[in-house]
Amino acid sequence: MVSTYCNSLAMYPKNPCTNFYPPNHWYPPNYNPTNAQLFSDDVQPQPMYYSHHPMFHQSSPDWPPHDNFTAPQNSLLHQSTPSSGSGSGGGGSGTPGLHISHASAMGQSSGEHITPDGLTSIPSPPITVSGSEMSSPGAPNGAGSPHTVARPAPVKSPYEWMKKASYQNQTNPGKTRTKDKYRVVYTDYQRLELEKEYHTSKYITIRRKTELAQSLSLSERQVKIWFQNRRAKERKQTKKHETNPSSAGGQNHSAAALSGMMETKPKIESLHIHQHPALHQMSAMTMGMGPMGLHAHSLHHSHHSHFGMTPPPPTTPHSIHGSQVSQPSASAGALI
DNA sequence: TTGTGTTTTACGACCTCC
DNA sequence: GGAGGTCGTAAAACACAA
Repeated sequence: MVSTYCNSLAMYPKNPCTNFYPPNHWYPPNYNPTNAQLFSDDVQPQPMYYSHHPMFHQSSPDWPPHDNFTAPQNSLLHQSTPSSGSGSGGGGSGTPGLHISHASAMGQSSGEHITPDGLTSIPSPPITVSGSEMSSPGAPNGAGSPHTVARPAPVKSPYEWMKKASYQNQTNPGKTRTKDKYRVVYTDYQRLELEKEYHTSKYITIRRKTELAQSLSLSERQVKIWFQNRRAKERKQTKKHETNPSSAGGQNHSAAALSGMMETKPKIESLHIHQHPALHQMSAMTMGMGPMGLHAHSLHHSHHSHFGMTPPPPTTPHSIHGSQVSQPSASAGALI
């Protein structure tokens, strides 16, 4: 019924990404480690990039898309590890002074939630609203006060959004349309992970959806909807570019095109590859990932056996119902 | 500070597939 | 019938110019 948002949103319940930011990480030329004031004083700033994902892969021709790139690390660490448990708001506030170590921020190998207090908490189960599989918003759910976070100073980096307090320190990101809050705002980490997955495949498998939902403290429905919206966004952008080719230079974004996109829409999603999922995977291979790269990506996902598969044409979006795959017309079952 | 435009979650309607 | 797809849309969250 109506939701009692227990959204613990302790953000990283069991994030399996112990290898999230490997030692041989890469970061943009302009990356400024001093920006890591969010780290504990005794913790060395750790660049946090996906070395194994096309989107964050050093070898990716499209990455970095911008010179004045600013490391997203802040956001990732500053992730307002939402108020712990049931939004109790652990202090409710956006945990402005939160300092968490790299390990606790990203690795969470222990599988525990780290609250702003440094305590661990158990993720609350998804809740239902109006009988539907409603969200257990992954976003931080604070003491119930609406956003009180002041907006950060204007920023220019395409990736500044990732570290904006407004995205991270939401004391009470809200709820759903059906309830007292219209929608939540996903945290940087959630969005980053979703984007990462999206760049792996535009159509998430059932298994991955489940895993992602768990690791991000989102409901499967939320993950599904996010992917739907993400695809819609891409279609919209593609359409936009088609109608106004001069602004983007076609379907396949060149670095320049991406750069241009970044200026107007400084978000990582702009890095998406306008290609069919199948082609996308191929491009991933050609972008230096290859099967091994993909495998690497699966290090923290432990499976992704579908990586080697050829994704189906998008024209028949459902062919795999029985096969636990939500990819369009995947050759049944092969993609799990 | 405010007004306005854009982006982000979330949903309903409708469709196809199994 | 149920699942997930697209499409269109609502409204919160956000960015930014004035």
